[in-house]
Amino acid sequence: MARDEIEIGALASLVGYHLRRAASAFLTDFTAAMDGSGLRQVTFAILSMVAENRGTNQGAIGRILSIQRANMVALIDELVEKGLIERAVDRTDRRAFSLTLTPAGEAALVDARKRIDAHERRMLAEFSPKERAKLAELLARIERRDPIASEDKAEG
Amino acid sequence: MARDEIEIGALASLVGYHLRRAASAFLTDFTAAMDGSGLRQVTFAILSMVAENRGTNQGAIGRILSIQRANMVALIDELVEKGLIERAVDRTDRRAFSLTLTPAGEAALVDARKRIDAHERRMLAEFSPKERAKLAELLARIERRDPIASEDKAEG
DNA sequence: TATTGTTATACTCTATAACTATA
DNA sequence: TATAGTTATAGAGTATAACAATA
Repeated sequence: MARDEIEIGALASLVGYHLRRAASAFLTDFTAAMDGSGLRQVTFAILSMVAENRGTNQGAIGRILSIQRANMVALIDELVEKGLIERAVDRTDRRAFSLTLTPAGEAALVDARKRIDAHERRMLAEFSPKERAKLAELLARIERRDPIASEDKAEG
Repeated sequence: MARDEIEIGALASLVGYHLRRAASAFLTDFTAAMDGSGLRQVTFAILSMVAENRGTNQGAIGRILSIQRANMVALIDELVEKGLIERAVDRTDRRAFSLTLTPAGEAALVDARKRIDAHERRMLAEFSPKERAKLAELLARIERRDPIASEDKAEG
């Protein structure tokens, strides 16, 4: 093994770099924690959203989670095929599907929450409750920022 | 537009969810900020590493940035083809390539840093210097955590 | 025997354009 | 005319296995 005593240097001062690395570390551990459950980050998020917003359609969920309509199709298909959610034609809008959890979906969600709580506890083991709350708050503020696209995307 | 008054509910309490969203927001704005520069998050990171660790090989850089050896090949090719870095057979290890920045690479890095500094200022506009430092510190601590894989991956 | 760089490959994720059926 | 869902597709990003040259 050659000497790996290289420094990240300037990258260390970039919040974006650390965000990328931290999110990647979380994804890796999340995936390991969910092994055998049949759920991933995205599908868990969708399942969780359906559970708390019974009857909403996939478009609305995709909008909240920033998932393209086109990409939602396969994701919902996946959850339906696993028997975790059900599609039913919406009563007030026959273009849309009303989504609800099946009993198996409820059970899967309970199991997933247990796994994920353990995963978060593991990743944040050295964080005080105060630090954890602070981190969540700072991150939530970043999410709300508009990207450059909304400012000057008119040219080009 | 159907009513989108749905809540993220339980997801709101998950640091992993916010990390994912925040990293995604940063990526979007980063990409827009680098438009026309020919650099992306990964290639900028590599360029930055080469600049601060002249002569190191691609394996060492990949190890630090968590990029697979196999995937480094195309990335280095890309930077070489753009004339930003140069490969030279390592004097002490003829298997390896010693990487250095070209003058064009130096210039590209200066330009990139300007764009990225503006990007970070924009994304963290409402953050005090103290908050920004706190965020970077908390994220850096997450990066250092070992994934579940290192604990109990022995069983199938 | 281990490591550097390489090729080939495959799977996931994300983004866009165009279609249909409803509204 | 706009929206919900769909299909097809393409580009990133990421992961593994196997090989040649060198250590």
